[in-house]
Amino acid sequence: MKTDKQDAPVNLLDVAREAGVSRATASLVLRNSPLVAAATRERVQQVMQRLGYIYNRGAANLRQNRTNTIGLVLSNISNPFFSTLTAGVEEANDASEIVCFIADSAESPERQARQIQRLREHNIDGLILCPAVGSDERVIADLDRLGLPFVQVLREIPGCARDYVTVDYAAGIDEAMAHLVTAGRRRIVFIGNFSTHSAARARLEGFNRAAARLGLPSLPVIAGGRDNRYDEAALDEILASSEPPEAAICYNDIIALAVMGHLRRRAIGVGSDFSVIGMDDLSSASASYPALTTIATMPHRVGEAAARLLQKRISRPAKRSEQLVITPRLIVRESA
Amino acid sequence: MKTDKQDAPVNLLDVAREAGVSRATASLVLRNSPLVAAATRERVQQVMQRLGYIYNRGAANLRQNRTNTIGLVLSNISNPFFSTLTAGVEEANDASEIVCFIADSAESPERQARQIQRLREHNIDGLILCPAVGSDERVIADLDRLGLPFVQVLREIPGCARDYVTVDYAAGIDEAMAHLVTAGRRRIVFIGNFSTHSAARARLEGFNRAAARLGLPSLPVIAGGRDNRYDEAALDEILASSEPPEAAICYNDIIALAVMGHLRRRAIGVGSDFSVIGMDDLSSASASYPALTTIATMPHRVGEAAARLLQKRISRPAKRSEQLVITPRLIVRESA
DNA sequence: TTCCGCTTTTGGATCGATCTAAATTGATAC
DNA sequence: GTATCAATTTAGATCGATCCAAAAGCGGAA
Repeated sequence: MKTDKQDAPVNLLDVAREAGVSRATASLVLRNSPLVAAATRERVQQVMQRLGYIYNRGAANLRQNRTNTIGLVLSNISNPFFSTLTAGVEEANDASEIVCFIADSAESPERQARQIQRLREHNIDGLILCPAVGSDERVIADLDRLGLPFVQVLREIPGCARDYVTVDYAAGIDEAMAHLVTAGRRRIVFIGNFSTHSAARARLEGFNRAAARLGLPSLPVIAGGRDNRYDEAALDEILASSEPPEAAICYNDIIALAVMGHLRRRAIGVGSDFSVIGMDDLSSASASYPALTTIATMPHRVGEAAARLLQKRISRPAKRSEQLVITPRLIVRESA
Repeated sequence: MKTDKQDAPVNLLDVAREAGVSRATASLVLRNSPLVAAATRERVQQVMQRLGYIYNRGAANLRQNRTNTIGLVLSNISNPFFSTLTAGVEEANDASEIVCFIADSAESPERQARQIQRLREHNIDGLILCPAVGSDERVIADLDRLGLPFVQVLREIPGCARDYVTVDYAAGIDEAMAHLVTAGRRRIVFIGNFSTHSAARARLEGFNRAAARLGLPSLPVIAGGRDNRYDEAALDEILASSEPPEAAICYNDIIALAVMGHLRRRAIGVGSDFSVIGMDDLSSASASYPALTTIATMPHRVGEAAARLLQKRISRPAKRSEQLVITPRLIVRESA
């Protein structure tokens, strides 16, 4: 009776002995090899059950070159957008028996480097990375040197052309702008993000191109700050100008909700006098008042796609790199 | 020149050979042992640097009985509350060089069991668990059988008296009720959650006790549904009754925001005619209109505390179990 | 020179699985 | 009775670190 608590964990050799086979055979049973005879398999499995055997994947990993673990390094895990993305990754992983380390770079390239190093020591098979603001090609060079497969999500380190899952922000903004113009709005401002990572750039460029194509007057961009703040003074200034804007497209929903509050305090009717469109479709967007019209960027789907792409990359390290672009959708509610 | 790409990763033996010492000495350098002479340490470290050596923690783990990994199994990772909690766990871990597996039980005890089993195979040192609805003492029994240290967060499997970090919901609700009564509200309803886990029970009981103590009339509880829905029809019914409520305390902010929308559609002035108080203080609470008064449950702090408690438990498996209770704080805004 | 004690270094076993190549078994054919 | 062949099983090396007990180096005292 070796079903003790923990003094001596049951290992494969114990199982083999008890079942009267060799360690090698027991190992084959573990891996569902077709080599073992049905009767033997049955017997070994019963012994495993009886002894309460627990597979030690760590030991197996030492011998194989896969661990069935991946890393997910995000720039800010407390952002609801990223948590939904994480849930998507999780879902894809759960199906393939992969577990996921999570790490938060908190937008610090140094911390990000530390996290990646640490994960690497744990022999992750691959990495899903949303690069911290300020990351440069050295990150990619490091990953290459380590031979670590990776997929970038949402943001891309410029000029590296690797596996990448993103959202077609420009298309979403096009749709939003078209919607606003149809509703008769022409003076539209963009309220931005503090940084210049690829996602921020794509949104702003998408905005500028759409404005140009639609022949809209060009207004100054309202700058954003850290932690989803924006330049309130600049917004006030432009609102007080002789030709104030009639609508805003915001970098994301968090900013859009704040902008709505700001307009309300200035007694500007959101939805009537002024339209506001956000981006992401967080759950709080539908619960706001007025309910926020927003560009749904479907983080769950992004996460799933990234996890699957990473799995492909891991199994075929030499395959051509792939860029997946999720098409967002405008969700029209009351704010525009 | 062994600085190749990946064909043959550099291991400790390579380093030792190159530095002209034994594998054992190199290992001591790795662990900063005071046994090695300063000159030797220096030399070995330089060789490690030069060869681009990467520590293989997996190999070390096989020999030691620690992996410096923990598991975090949550009931719903896309909930912003839990993502902030995760950030707290991360922060405490980062400081102690621990990495964290994340898993989402999605409120399914079966899936939860599978996740725990999987993490166990990866030899995690411990587990932070927010038990899925419907989990029973078998989960605890399993963990005990595996000798796996764990800490429960926010919810507790009844009658197990183990390490546990939670929030004093009753105290928060007391404060909220006192605030309402001071403002002259007496007919207060509770709008609940669908389930009966310990956190849901604590909130409801806290509400009932406070109502009794303050001598308030007792109104029927509005039931909640899955995914933070609630029984809208029941709310309408009670609003239409002869003595309608003047305030609501909601299970959480997500429900509170939805309730505010509902009241608005019924032309009931939130903050003026009717007070609404939520719980958690999600970032969307301050951005809502009217800004939501809420009981801040400080998930970041809960996460940090849980991670630290787990570390204590891991280093001293036999120590007395500890229950940590975070005291919430009422954040008064416009909705009440 | 020998011996002691201290600091530093080391060989070899070990953790628990997988991998490889070879051995065993049993059935069938000659 | 022996050879052939496929289906099963196995011994032993291996992954890359840590642990232990023992060895080596070395300065000073007897």
